[in-house]
Amino acid sequence: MSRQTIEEYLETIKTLEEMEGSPVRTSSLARVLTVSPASVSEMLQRLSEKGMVRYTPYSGVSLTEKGLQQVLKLTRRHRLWEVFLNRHLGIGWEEVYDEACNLEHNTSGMVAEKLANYLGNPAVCPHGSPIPDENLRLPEKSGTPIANLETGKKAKITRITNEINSELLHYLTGLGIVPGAEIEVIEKASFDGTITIKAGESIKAVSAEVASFIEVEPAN
Amino acid sequence: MSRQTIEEYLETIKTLEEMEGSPVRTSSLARVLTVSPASVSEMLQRLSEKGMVRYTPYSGVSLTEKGLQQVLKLTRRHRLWEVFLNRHLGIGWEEVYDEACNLEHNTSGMVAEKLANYLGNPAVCPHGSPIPDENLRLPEKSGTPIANLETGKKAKITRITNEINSELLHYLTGLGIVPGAEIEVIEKASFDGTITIKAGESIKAVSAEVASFIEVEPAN
DNA sequence: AAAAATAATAAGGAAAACCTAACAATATAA
DNA sequence: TTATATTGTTAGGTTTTCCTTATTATTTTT
Ligand SMILES: [Mn+2]
Ligand SMILES: [Mn+2]
Ligand SMILES: [Mn+2]
Ligand SMILES: [Mn+2]
Repeated sequence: MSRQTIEEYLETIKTLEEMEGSPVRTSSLARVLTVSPASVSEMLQRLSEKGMVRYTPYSGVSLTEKGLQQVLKLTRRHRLWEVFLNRHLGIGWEEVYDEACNLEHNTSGMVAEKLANYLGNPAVCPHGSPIPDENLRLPEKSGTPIANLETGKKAKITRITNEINSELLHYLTGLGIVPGAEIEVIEKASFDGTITIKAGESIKAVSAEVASFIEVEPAN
Repeated sequence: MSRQTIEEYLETIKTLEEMEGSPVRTSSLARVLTVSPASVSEMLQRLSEKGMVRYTPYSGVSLTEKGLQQVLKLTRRHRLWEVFLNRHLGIGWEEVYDEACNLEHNTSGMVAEKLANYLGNPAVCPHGSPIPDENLRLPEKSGTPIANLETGKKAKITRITNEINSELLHYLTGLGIVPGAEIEVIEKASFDGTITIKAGESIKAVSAEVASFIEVEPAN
């Protein structure tokens, strides 16, 4: 298995563990990687032999500590590049994910650390996701999904947890829902979870699905 | 043929056309790419079918206009990254080649142009090699190999044409022979072309082979 | 609890990019 | 100018990663 292929599989497993829970199913991986389920089965056996994942046939797959460390290394490089592309090159936060995804696999440890230093060791990427530190440690999770916020309470948006869907991010930008924005929940529809949000002067509603990607920290 | 593989072959053909003349021989490619001559033969046939090269069996290979444009695009990206790595991240000019070589293949046109703008549209890389402009045009060649410089004449080093060999570059750095340095040729041995150079206060000799990589522009 | 539907794996095969070994062409030397 | 050495290509294989088409396991429905 080539390094590139291993990295693609491990990253996707991590993303799906967070999105759909662990263990991750073969079919989910096949869908996201756009390969056949048969190919995934085959690859998971090999990744398992390499000690990167725990794989139980017909059940699913999860990362081992070794696999997780590998992914954290890539995540650090990915998010550092996002910061550079966004802050220094002026590429919109909606677009940086894909570009960083290409660069991360071809970045040496030396370049990664020099880049971190150049950027002032940022703690989060343009989407508000934490950047693993030099030793690949992450801070305690602090934000909460906006659905947990009480109506009438002010809060700050800290993170958008779907970084891949650039159309979603453009949509949110149009609503003023971006990391750092001060907002207030006006109403939560008990029927289907649609949330009405005041951002700046404008009041807009978002579906429960979109809301699930918005993390906030209540104002004190 | 994967994009990555095509790019490796085309770049190497271009480098060898400059170093050893055109057409490039199968054996040269095999040596530089560290694959067997048989593999090269096979690949050249495929590149030829794609219209990237002109290939005459038993004779050699050269780039078509299409292949050349592809290489110029990569060269632009490569050298822009070198400038960034050297000037902004502080990575030595001796080391930037390899790092840039990894990044260049995973850089979109958008990132390349934003990067060029961020860097102030530099004309040359840290080794003094010209950076193709946005339309992939290169300036007229202006420097001359140091062997062509008359004894006693002052000149400025404009370029080191071997960017890959980091040991060579470290050696030259130790001698003060770096792009931008003011130097003077003290003596040229007619026997084997060894050249004695004054750089700053120090006077050092370099072999004809090393000298062949040093380009200068005579002081006016 | 059996039948049907869904999901996952196994078997067998293809394409890309490499290899070695045999053969062919070209260059060099006798 | 023939013999020898070098260089290059072709033939036949291997490995990796993907595929399609069974077959098997699990889940859902009746
Ligand atoms: Mn990636
Ligand atoms: Mn991000
Ligand atoms: Mn390269
Ligand atoms: Mn350079």
